[in-house]
Amino acid sequence: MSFRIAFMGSPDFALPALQALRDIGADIVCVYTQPPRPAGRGQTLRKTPVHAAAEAAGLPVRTPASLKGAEEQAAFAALDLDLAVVVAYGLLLPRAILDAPRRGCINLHGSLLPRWRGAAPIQRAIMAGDDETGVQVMRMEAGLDTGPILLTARTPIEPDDTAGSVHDRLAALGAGLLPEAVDLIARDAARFTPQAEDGVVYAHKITPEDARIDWTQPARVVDRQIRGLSPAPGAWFVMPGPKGPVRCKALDSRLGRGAGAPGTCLDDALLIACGEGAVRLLTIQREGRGPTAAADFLRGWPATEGLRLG
RNA sequence: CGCGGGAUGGAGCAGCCCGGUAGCUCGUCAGGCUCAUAACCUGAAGGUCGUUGGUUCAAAUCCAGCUCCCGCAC
Repeated sequence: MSFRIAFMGSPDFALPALQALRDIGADIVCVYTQPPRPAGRGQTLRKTPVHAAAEAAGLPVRTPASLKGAEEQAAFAALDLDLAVVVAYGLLLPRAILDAPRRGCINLHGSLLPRWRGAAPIQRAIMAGDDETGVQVMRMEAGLDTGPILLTARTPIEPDDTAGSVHDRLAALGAGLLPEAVDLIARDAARFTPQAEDGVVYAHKITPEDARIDWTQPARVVDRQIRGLSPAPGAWFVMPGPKGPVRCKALDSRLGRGAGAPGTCLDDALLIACGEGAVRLLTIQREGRGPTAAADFLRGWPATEGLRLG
């Protein structure tokens, strides 16, 4: 008895999930991912990570720009699916798609719903100072991340966590949930629980504005912003230098002790005064260079006590 | 061809515009000082200056191609 599955995903976050399905020998009939687009430096055409992984695994790949057209919907229906597993696909799934697989579509989402529905749940959870987050398998509905929950894995957010570390942890945890989810659904033993009506919060996409550090904010806010936006897109500020101001990203930080005019270096080791308290910058990346540990950065860039950051 | 920055001993940087014996802060190794030390002092090792070619008496430095890395925008 074959249980026909389509996998729909795009970024790195979806990779462990795809691999988990392959590991249990799932019958992955087709992989859907976002089409290659001119992206990044040089505007070259780039395949998504899922696209590359699926090809390497010899899986059929489809990259429609939209699933709203009747033609695409017919092609999807023709796959004769039992289930679609969606992980950060990035395309809206119309009713016709949601209803096509016999057992519907399930989604892996990186938050504890209904908190942080939407685009950037991991970053938003860290920036908000949540002490816990998680990943959930849910049934997809027409609404944005509104469907009932099947499985949940939780993980604490530690003071040294970054969006990157939590991202990797959740991707792995989520992948770990899939075998059970698929098994339950295949056996028709899945019991979905509706999301709570209270506590709905939306995780809006990160804007360039979100990434600019405002030193007048309390240190805890700045610290969360730095870790929540690391490694990408990276919270940034302006560092005065010998040849003029340079844009710098802060990729890791910890809360520190100290007070002073916001943006001022309180010592020779990147302890920066905020509106309330201070943060110590641990990893810096200046324009054109790679990420650098604070100690190394300071060897070539004298950011001494009293320096004023913008 | 979207705009821009970078590649210099193990690390992080300066030097390049105005060609002429490779420097700084560290690290490493040896020795010294010290009750002791991540402190201090002395000395040493370690670089074909990303790669290829060009200009020149002479190129890290000027010119062209190539490779890799990164910031913005997307």
